[in-house]
Amino acid sequence: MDNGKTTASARRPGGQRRADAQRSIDKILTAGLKLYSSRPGVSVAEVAEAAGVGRVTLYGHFPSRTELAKALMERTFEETEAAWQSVDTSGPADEALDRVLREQWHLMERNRNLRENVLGDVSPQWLRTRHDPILRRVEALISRGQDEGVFRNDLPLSWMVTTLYSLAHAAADEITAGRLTAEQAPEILSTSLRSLYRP
Amino acid sequence: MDNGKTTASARRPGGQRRADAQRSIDKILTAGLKLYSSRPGVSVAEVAEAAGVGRVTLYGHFPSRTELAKALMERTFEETEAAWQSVDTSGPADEALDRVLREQWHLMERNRNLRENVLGDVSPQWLRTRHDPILRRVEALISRGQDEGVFRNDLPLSWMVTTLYSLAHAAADEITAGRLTAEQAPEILSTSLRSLYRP
DNA sequence: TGCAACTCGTACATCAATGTTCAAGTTAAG
DNA sequence: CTTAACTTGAACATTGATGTACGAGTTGCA
Repeated sequence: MDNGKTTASARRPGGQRRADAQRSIDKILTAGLKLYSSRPGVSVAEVAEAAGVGRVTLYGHFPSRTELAKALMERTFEETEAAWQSVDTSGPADEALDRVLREQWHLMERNRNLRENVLGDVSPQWLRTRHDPILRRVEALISRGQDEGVFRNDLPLSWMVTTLYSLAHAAADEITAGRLTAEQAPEILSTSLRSLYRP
Repeated sequence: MDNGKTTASARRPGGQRRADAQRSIDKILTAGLKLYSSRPGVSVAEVAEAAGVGRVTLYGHFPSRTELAKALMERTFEETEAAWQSVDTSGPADEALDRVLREQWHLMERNRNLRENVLGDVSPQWLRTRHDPILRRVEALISRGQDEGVFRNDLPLSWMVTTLYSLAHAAADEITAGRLTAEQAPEILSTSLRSLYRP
């Protein structure tokens, strides 16, 4: 986030940003996150308008559409990191996974959309290197469950991770389509995954 | 397909197209289908080039990007219709569904991508009215399985349909990513859905 | 208070895609 | 063989998005 490559403005001597600049950046990232994770084909102008900021101001902080996209992904990774650390992953893996799921499935789904919608703006490699650590945490948890004997062992680990994201995505879509309520969704998702993961 | 609204060229008296015109249309639809179902943001020029046809020729048959997209969807619906009729859906619903799945999951997945990638070109209503009949067939089969007692009854029917498409999509992605082979995929998909649907 | 950082609107150059027009050539079909 | 359908490239108008330049105003901070 503070790597200096994502901002084009002059910046004051100490390398510090002025308070109003930081506020602008925050507004841009917040609005951008909402837009980018809701639909594809978002324009820089739209993000600026949604953030209540001039288009030029945006370009002052993010020199290109690509840099904006990267910054959005970075922020998401930070949020995911924070969310992960707020969940208790001790105890039996199946119960731990259930807790993670109920806490984070919104976030998982948003990240997935975001990832898809910036696919044309940043290189797959960049995306992969940054996204892998997140996947690996879920992977490790499932793997632990297999060792403990609470999860099945006859399906590839990567496939189990994929189904988790895939069904979380599907659940979110069903809410959008009005075929599930926000209360039903986590229950149904949890039930489905339990059936799918049971040995 | 022959509704006359999708072509702008003069057309001869009998309402018939000349053989070379029909050939062009076929090439365009074939190439368009391949492109549109492989990635988003396809341009008309790309389709024309991939079809080995002049851009003007394409516009002669499909007056706008939207009409082209509609025609692509129409063709897919026809193909799906044909594929469905080639599968034996008699007998126990779970076995029937398994046959359908193994025969059609490629097609399901392609349709899903296509649908997603034309979402900006045609209205959701149009898409919905045309796509619903297809979903309804799968729905009916699953519903029959519930009546027969071979499928679980504690999850919404719409959710079960969604998971089917969702996992078919995921399986195709895993092949693309190189984490599954084309031979493994149907097996794993089938196994997963059996676990998910079992009462 | 004063200065540098910051914001903003307007304007401009560039680029890529869409859709149209035209004139000349090619081909199917009666 | 003759005609009308069809194809084609080149050229053009339009639109929307990206990114830059400028000049005037605002605001944080020392």
